[in-house]
Amino acid sequence: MTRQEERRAQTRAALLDAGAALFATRGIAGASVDAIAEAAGRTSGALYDHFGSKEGLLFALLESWVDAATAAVAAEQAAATSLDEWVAAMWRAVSDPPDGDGRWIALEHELWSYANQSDEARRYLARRYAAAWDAIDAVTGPWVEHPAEATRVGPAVIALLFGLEMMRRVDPDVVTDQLAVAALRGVLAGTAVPTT
Amino acid sequence: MTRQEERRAQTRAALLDAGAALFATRGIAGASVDAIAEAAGRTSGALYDHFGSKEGLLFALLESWVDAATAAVAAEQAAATSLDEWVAAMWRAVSDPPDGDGRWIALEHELWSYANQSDEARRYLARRYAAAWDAIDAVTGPWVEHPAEATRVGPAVIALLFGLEMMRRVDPDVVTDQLAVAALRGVLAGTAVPTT
DNA sequence: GTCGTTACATAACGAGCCCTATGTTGACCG
DNA sequence: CGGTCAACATAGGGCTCGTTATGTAACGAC
Repeated sequence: MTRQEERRAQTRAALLDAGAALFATRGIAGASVDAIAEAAGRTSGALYDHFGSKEGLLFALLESWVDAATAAVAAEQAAATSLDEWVAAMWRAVSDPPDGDGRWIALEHELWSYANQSDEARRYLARRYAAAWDAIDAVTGPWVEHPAEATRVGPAVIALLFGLEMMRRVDPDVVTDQLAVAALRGVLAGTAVPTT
Repeated sequence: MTRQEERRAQTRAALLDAGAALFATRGIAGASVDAIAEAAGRTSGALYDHFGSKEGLLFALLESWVDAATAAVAAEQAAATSLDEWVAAMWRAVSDPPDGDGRWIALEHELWSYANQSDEARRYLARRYAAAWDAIDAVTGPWVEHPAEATRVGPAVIALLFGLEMMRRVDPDVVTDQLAVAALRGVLAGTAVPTT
């Protein structure tokens, strides 16, 4: 990789990271192009050369996250040796993400709200979630048996994880780890049957 | 009530309704004061005379919703005669709200995102959710026994309802009524014990 | 070494935004 | 029925934003 290509790649990564941070903290509409560029140590000219528009940066951000999200789920699979352990690990990954602060949940909601106004964004999100649902289904395969297609485990588990994190943001004390784990186990029991 | 007071009340209600609709469809940042006033059949001058600022309208909106949300939960209590019926009714109330379109869920998420940037908005939301949690706890009282304080039913049920609605927005086909009811029953079973 | 090209930086424009200051019309009160 | 005030409407300022057009310095192939 030549020095020009290397610098370009660094700039792109910095812009994506700054975009994620500012979209999460100030909202997609509230984060200005100039502020994002400045946070990345560049100017708006660089952003437009890389992504063409503010929405272009947003879509690039969605693409770059596909791997990160499903990879996080797969990583927990290797570590956990029982369903209870896996449930606890999944909740830890959501409530206390390795990302540092909990900015990714805020960003996820920003994307969700934006998807309500843009069909293209909705399709991006749909692809991301479909992959995550499949990953959950695959990971829980060894422990539970999936009955009919109508009661998939993946969507239910991810729905509860997101909802619990929402409640925790509103009132951190009410969603204890104990509550989260109990609810997650309940959902699993409700949507699948344990394999002996 | 004099004719002046009556007109003022109508204007206030129209502005609140228009604000809710536009905040939900275009986002809080994306809905302009002029657009809200026009949708209400008034001008921005009326909005500033009533609420002082755009954020003032938002907070007034939050206040006016406290009763509506918890009232909806309470209304389902009277109709349902079994836990299963109640669960199905709750899901219907979320997935196919009497409001007509599903704009209120979008608005709820807009408020949530906004609360991430404003502590005052977060406190408003916290009060609203606390009331809703209590309502769920009270309504489920006849059917389940609440064990320790650490595993409250209310926050878990509302978390799942919101999460399921999010998933359904991304991909309407994946969250079937059957899946939603099964997951809700699972959460109830996981966080409480049935009486008798 | 030259020169086209790449990877940005700079400057500026036009649109849209929230808000304020002021005007206007009708309702209430004596 | 005249005066006062409430309930808006109108006009515009000041600012921010997304985007574009243009400049520039470093790079890389020959």
